[in-house]
Amino acid sequence: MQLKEAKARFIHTWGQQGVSWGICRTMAQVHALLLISCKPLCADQIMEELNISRGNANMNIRALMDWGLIYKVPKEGPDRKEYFAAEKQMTVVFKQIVKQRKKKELDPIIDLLDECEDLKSSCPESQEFSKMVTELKSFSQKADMALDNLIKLDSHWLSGTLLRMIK
Amino acid sequence: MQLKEAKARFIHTWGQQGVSWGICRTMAQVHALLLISCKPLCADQIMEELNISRGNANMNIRALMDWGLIYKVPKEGPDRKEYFAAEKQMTVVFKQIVKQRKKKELDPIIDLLDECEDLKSSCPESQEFSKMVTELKSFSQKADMALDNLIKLDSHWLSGTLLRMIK
DNA sequence: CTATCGTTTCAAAGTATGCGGAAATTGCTG
DNA sequence: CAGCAATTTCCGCATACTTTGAAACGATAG
Repeated sequence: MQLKEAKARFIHTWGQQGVSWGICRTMAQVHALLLISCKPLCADQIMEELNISRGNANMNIRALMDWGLIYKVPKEGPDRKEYFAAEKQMTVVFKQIVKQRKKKELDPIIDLLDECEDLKSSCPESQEFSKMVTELKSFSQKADMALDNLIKLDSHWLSGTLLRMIK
Repeated sequence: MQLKEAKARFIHTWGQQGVSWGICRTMAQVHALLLISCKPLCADQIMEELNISRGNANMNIRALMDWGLIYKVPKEGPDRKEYFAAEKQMTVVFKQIVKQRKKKELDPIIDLLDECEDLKSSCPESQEFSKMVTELKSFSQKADMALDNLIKLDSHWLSGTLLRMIK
């Protein structure tokens, strides 16, 4: 396979999958582009490579920085343009993504369960409801803590944890 | 809080969150409804509770059965209606969801990386690309195996694994 | 065989989401 | 402070996804 084709395919599929991870397609494509680029790129280069508008490029660059997946790269000289590069250490990328997804996918559920917990009532329906809420909450909290710990682990220990889970 | 309000809130929020988990809203709402119901419900009851059409109800009931999150409940008598109940053991629910999401979110990436691996070329760009692909693949495979093992664990061991990750 | 219930399929309507382009803002430089 | 370039915000449009309602299909009991 040629480099050009491989890059196109990588960016396309990564963008596609991004949607299923709750990341919008363009954001995932910008990320893919920077991941496989050997030098930092500026907004204009990204716009051109992906055929997207300035507003769109900027929004997603900003979002990727919020997620901690790309960085500004200081550039010498009187060039006022800003250049960006992706975090390339996979364990770091992984932790950042877990962190963001936990915030979006798990935290709201825990809030919901807290709200639902103070239900005072004793009909069979209420009991079933409360039982389910309690069980869900206990499980969610375990998952919450487990993920928090994954996020805190340094890269070395993260690999170790995964390896232990493989055995 | 009253039961009615709590139920409505639970179903609404669970549906909302479902979207962020890659599950469509109605499917998640049907799931929520059955989770907190103390007895099995038929399609008509589900339609009425959630104000959805027959086609929609049926599609999502079937999808939930495919995911292994709800079951048909055999019913006595000459009643030809089919009744459904949710799997209520959280560890089972958790495993089923992980299984489906892995299939949708991780497997396609592994396929992509396999494709991108046989790139024969030696310019700096290609090297950067190949390096990234290799690293991603090694990491994805670890995650893949870790998740497969989570799925295989029986409920008792799953809790144990989570607890170990909390410490 | 026919009446009834359940399931599946399909086109059309409705809704949400992402995107582009322009306008507003920021920040620097001379 | 004026002028310029980069960045960010906002709004209307386009596209994709969901849902509906109807119609076709299948199965079963009488």
